[in-house]
Amino acid sequence: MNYSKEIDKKWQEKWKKEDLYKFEENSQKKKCYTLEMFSYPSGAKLHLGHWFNYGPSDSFARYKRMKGYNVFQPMGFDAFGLPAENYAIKTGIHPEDSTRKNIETMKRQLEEMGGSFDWEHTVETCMPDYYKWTQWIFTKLYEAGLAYKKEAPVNWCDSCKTVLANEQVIDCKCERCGSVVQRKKLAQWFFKITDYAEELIQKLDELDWPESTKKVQINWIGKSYGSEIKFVGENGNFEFNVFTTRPDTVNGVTYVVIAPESKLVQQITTKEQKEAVDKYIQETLKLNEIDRLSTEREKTGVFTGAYAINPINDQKVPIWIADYVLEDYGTGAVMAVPAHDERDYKFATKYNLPIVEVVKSKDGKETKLPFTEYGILVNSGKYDGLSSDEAKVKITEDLAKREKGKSTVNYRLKDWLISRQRYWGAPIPIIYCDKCGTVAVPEKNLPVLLPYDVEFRPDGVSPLKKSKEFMECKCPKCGGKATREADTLDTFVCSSWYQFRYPDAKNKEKAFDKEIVNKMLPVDVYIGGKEHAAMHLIYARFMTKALRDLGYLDFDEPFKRLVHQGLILGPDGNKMSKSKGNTVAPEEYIEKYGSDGFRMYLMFGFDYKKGGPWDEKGIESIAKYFSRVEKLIETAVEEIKSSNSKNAEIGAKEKDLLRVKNQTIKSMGEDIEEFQFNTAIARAMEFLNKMNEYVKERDNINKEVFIDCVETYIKLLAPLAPHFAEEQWEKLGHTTSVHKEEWPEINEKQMNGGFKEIPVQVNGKLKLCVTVEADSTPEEILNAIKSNEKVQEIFKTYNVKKEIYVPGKIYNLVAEK
RNA sequence: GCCGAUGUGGCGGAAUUGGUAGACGCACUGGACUCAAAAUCCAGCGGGAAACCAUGUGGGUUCGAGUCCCACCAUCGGUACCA
Repeated sequence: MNYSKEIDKKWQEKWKKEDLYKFEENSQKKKCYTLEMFSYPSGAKLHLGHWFNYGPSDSFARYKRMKGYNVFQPMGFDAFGLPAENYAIKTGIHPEDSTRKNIETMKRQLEEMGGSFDWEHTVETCMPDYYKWTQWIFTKLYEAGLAYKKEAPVNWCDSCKTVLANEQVIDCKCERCGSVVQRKKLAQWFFKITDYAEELIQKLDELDWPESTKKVQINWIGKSYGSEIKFVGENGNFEFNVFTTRPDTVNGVTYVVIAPESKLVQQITTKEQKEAVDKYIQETLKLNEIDRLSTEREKTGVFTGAYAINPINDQKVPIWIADYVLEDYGTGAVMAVPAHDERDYKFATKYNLPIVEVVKSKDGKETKLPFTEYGILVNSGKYDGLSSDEAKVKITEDLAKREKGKSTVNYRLKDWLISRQRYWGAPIPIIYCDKCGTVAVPEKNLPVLLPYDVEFRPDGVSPLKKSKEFMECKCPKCGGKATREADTLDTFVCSSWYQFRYPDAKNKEKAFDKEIVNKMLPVDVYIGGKEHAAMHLIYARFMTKALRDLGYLDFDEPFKRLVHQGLILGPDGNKMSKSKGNTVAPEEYIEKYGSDGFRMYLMFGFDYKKGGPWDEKGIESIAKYFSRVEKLIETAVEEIKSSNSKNAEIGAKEKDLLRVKNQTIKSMGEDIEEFQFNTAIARAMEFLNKMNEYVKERDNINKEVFIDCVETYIKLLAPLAPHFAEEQWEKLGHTTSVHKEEWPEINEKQMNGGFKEIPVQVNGKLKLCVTVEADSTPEEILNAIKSNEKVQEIFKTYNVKKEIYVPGKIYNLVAEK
């Protein structure tokens, strides 16, 4: 193989000089905005995962360019976040310094990859010229009532005096010091994403996204229809609502359960029960949500000593607390119907609570409790005999008349908590003034700069709070003394709108120009991992809708088409991580096989959408393949140079070759369009094998057909191996870039020439194949099959009962011996 | 736990979406070239002597199932402060 790293360098320099990948702003061509999820500069270098994400998707962008699109493919960095801060705490290196350095390295490596990115349009979320506008968006959402403050629990490590990310909590313990983590409430900022819950579900219909991702989002939002029912304390001194999807079973309620952290608990708990309740609450604070909601874990609870009245039958029912009820889902309280709910049944059995059956099976059969299906009501007074569906409506109606209930829609989706008690993020642009209250920082005072000299080591206080110079400020309204919000924004806020900034990345006056964003968005193809299915991809959709409603853009959805690349695991089949010691460094492969060799192997050796464990065994195959292509080019160059015009006829061999050529153009195009790079390369290899077979008898080839096939071949290879193809293109005598060429056209007539095989089966089992001319009619094919000697033999040896002929595809006989 | 995927030769992976299972490669075996080796080229390559048996396991639908249905098993991703 002659191809090497030096060839990469040669072409990278040339491309840069010629500005080959600059987006043409005023082009008449149709735009294609292809976007890869930007990277987080946590490590010092590009890792294998970056290569797997960005290499193949760059090939996709290159393909689109050859197909005549004005491709916009920018790249940037999601630069704020926890890992840089943790690294800083550990090493003392300031997050800004480490991040800046990492970005520089990664940028250089992305160029070495041959990524056709337009670096004129880039974003770095940690730069003031970017986060100024993140902050501005926050203030606009705040002014529109979409940002608000309320109390919410955080993971608190009392020995480190710091808030922990879920990731830092291992087995309910602090990852650093091992002490038990408690849930502690803090006042925090939220975005009202729940306002958009309905649209976030509805608009999924219009998107070209994987169905599985749509499902994840639908379930994440978790819409359910049901009723809210009001329970009043037995003395009328308190009341609360429960949410239920089964109002038909309300006559079977034998107790109610409220979330342990609910404020109501303190109010209603009796003296006798106080000690037990408090102890239970303390235990609950140690648990995370996954444990609390697990149906595997045995349910626990404590009686509060208080009672409430069931509004449907005025019965007195005990009020319990249990950790499986969450304060922020539904109303934070549930009615328990042990006869018709698994969990309630187990709970009631454990604590000896009564079980009252109120729904029987429709077919009158004896029902085994708990009976969770719909049926016919019993033991329900005037509702007896109604079906569950009828009863749901009737009971809710009756309760509504007495203002004891209403039908509602409940969403599992919670508002988006955007406050972080951390240093390395965009400061929340809010000022607290004794006189004017909470004030958003006006645009002219933005950005609120993140100060460099701050003590970010954890000691119980938000890092920014420790910077006097940051905290003290003037109220923009009254000019009086005021203080700043010390929390920073969740990095997901920064990444929820970057797709709008890219096309107008240098705008100093605005976050983005409305006309430009309307022209360039939505993103035509968005590429990234499916781990973002629920969070980032919902946040970005929410942000689009919020900005639309505020008048800053005119479309509903940010990403028209979505493709998930798979994950490359370590050679041991586990997720790559430094701690597991199973990481694979791309450098040595690039050194040996060149950027294209590595990129091609990533595309050929794995299913792009699936990923899989790293295995270097196959990488040699690409080097061998490149050698074979180089050999073919040598042959072609010799042919071009030689003056003798050989066979000019187009015979059967030429027809066969041209058929393969056109089929290859077609299937490679379709495969790249679908991100099936492995099969695209397989098709390319087949075409190469075919050409090699053709030129075996050098004296007997049609020069024109052969050269045409070779030139086509290099064009087909150009998006997949950009440096390598450019080099071969030059060898063929071209002085302009192959990346300026168009994707070859398909000649339908040439493609459908030749022969094909029709399988003949008996009882679905293959017996033989009959070769027919590909362009004959289905009837002609059937005749050819039936007149085949071996097929006639089958008719003789078997008792044929039925013939099944799928025109042009298969011929099957149902038969006995 | 819940939600979403995935499971095909020794390995990576194909399969026109219900129609020839194993494309294209890797590894391996044999041959050619060579003093020899490497490289390269040629041939073979799921199991079985064959009938046949084979797409995680067990059922089902169908003329026909890797593909559709039901029940299980295993692995992976997400689970709201990793991004």
